[in-house]
Amino acid sequence: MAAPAVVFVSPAPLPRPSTVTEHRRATLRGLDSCRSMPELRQYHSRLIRLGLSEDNDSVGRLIKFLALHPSGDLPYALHLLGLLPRPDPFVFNTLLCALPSPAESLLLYSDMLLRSAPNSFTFPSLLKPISAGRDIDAGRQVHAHVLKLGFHPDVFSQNNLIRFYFSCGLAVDARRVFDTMARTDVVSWTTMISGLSKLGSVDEARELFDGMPERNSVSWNAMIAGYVQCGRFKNAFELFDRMRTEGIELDKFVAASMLAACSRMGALEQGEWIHGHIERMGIELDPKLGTTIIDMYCKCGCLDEAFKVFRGLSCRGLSSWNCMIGGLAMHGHGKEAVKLFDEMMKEGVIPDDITLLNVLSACAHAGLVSEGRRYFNYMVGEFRIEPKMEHFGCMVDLLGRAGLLDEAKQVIQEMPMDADAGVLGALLGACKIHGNVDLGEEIGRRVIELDPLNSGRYVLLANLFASVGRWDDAAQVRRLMNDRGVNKEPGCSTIEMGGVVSEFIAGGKSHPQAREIYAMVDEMLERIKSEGYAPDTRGVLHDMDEEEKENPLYYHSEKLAIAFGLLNTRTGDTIRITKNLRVCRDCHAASKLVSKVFDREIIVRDRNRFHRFKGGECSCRDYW
DNA sequence: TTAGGGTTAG
Repeated sequence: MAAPAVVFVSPAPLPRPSTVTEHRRATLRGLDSCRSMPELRQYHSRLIRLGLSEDNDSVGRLIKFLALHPSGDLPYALHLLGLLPRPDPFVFNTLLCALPSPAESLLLYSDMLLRSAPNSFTFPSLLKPISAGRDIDAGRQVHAHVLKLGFHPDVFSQNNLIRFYFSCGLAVDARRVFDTMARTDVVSWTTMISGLSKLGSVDEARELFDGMPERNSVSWNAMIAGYVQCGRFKNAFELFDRMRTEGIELDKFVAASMLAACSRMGALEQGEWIHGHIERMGIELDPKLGTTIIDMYCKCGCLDEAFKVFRGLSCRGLSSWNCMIGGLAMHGHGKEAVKLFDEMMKEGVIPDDITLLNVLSACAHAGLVSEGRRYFNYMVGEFRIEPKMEHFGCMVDLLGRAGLLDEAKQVIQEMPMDADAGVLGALLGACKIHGNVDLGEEIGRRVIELDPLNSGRYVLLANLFASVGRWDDAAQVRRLMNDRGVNKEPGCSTIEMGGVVSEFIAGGKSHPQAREIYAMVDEMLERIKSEGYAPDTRGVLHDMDEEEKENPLYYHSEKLAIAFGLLNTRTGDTIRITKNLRVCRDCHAASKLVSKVFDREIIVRDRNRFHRFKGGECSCRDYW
């Protein structure tokens, strides 16, 4: 128990009884707006002098501050509770939701049953830490008490039970609570929608959404965010349009959800529109919303705009810095990312593990090997951040990409935990880049066993064999993949034009302009041949199945998207493409030449990073 | 007192 944090300011005489009530009122008002511990101590001493140490209203307010304020003192709050002869439910409820663990909350609740009595605020408070701690047993006990003590008609308690069951992944139990409620409100429905979406049952969520008796912007956003979280952007956009048709005002939460959709899709025009709308409506940019906008611009390839928003934010969160550093990393601007990190440190912002991950990633993408090593060492030595799996993965990528395969391997051997498929995958990728088939084979087989459902792992190993003409081994890996029922993820590129996102699958012909697009690809290839283009088939398997034989290199999805872009934009316009896989060598070489021959800037976001093709060069300087 | 938004290596 912490020492009583009481400061006796001055031994003032006790006021006359007639004025105690006034003093009490003034003190209660003051406590409600109390902002710091020193201020609280002043009020506490005044309460003692007024003889109010056992007054629930007064001490309850002290406890509320001590329990909930960031600079509070929870042990002391509990101490004060112990001193109250007849604590009321309010005091208990305040502490119930502030305790850090379900076990402690439950213990306090049993104390409450002896010294006070639950009211309708008790169960929501109690379920908060239990949901956060995902303690199924504790939650079920509370559920039993809700029923036993007759609180089942209370909507707040029931809504919190729904939330509790979802937080533990128990959708059936959540649904049972919802279905048996005597009365539901918009929060009950929205909690169901949000909970179902988070567990992946977004269609069931939609059924509920369509059947809701009333909706508010929170409900709309829960459904829209549900679609965004599971990658169903088209549904998200459709619902967003419907929401606007129905005259529901776009608030900052819906804006943030839609911006996240734009980020994931690379839909710059839509993202710009929402950003403009936020400004037009005068919606305040809090650090979260600001970060979402920065992320949208970074992921849509507009670093300058991202920086403008970043610099303009009156209040930056750590995430804003992380996001901007990560954005620079993704675009291969390693030195700028490191510079921004230094600026952040100068401003006294304490980095976290994500900051360091982004800094290391920036070094990896830009080939800044010694800087990367230095920051990795700083991480432990200076910042006291324990490196996680991801940081080791990043180091392996940094070293491996630079050709330091032995050192990368050493990092894996010396890691305090067993390397996962991601870390080994980084080394496998490096083996592919540097043509180290022996090490690649050893690592590749381990990666496949660790991550047997990921088609990319098989393809990488098979391509590694194919690149040195080991066709039988390549075919064997490919067969293994097929035997296990793993399908290769088809290459897919999207391009946004006039707010409409068009999608191209490698070799696909379903687009209405397909004929023109294919003709344009042929023209493109013909024209770049004169600049020295020769198809690079090193990345192509020769044991492809029938479907893929029809989809050769020439019609990879990004080539189709570029052709579509050339056909449908004006001379000089930048063509922006988002791809689901990594750009292959051949498309990379072709894109560089197309940017030169057609005098176009082409920005491609692939699975890992951005490539900005201009004048025959790529921003990655072929280091990717 | 309950429901909605942000950053994360390859």
